Amino acid sequence: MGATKTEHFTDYQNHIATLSKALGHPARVAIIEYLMKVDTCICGDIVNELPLAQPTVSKHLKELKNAGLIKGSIEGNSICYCIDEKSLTKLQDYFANISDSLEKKKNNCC
Amino acid sequence: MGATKTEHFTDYQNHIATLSKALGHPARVAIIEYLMKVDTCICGDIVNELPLAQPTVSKHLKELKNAGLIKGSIEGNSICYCIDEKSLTKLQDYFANISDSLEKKKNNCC
DNA sequence: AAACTATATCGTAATATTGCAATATATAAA
DNA sequence: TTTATATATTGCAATATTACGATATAGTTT
Repeated sequence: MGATKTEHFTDYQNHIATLSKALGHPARVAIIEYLMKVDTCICGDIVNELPLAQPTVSKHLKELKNAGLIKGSIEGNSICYCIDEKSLTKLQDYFANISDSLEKKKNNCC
Repeated sequence: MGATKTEHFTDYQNHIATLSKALGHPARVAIIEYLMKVDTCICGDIVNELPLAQPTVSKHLKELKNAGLIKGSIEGNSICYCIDEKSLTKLQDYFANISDSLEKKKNNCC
């Protein structure tokens, strides 16, 4: 065992889990924050921003990209990473729906 | 290695990461969905709902509880788990802020 | 008390994640 | 073409996660 049994869950559940998991590491949260902060997305700076070695940052970037949270495009010598709005909108919608439902329910059973 | 270097990141970054990580598994997304759906939170049902063994579900519930996403209280023989609104509101705020900022930026650099 | 029910914990195996040094690749500058 | 710069990949060690059978715990019922 040890492998997640994705086949037993819906595509939507797996997708939300994938997006959430990608944000399940402070370094990756920090990367998103940094990409939000800077106007230009000159992105070799990310390595300098983070307290981690270059290969480690590269791997975190790859995971964010695989999950669809960021996009990357070659910009001459370096690479321009930036936030992929679609995925973040999806997450926002997901939590907004939950909050709405909770508001209506006012479930104070615990 | 292998352990996340939480000490290098801010409390806020670590907190968002912890909450996201807790949702980073489809079974835990399914649990949240189920808790949203049912009115009463009679919760032994969760085990029957999920395609996983009882000890596995119990562990997922524990992780959601540790992250602060759900609460549990003893209800006679069984246990009543339900959603902890505070944490979900926090996540909603986080993504709402990001979406707002993206809206303003219209960053189409990639 | 004994049997039943609901949930948690332990132990263990399989797999995944985190992190970095070393190295590869690819473009830019000299 | 050589050198420098930027990023990715490989390989490996340490640790974490996932999953479940077996077992423990705790309340309920008989």
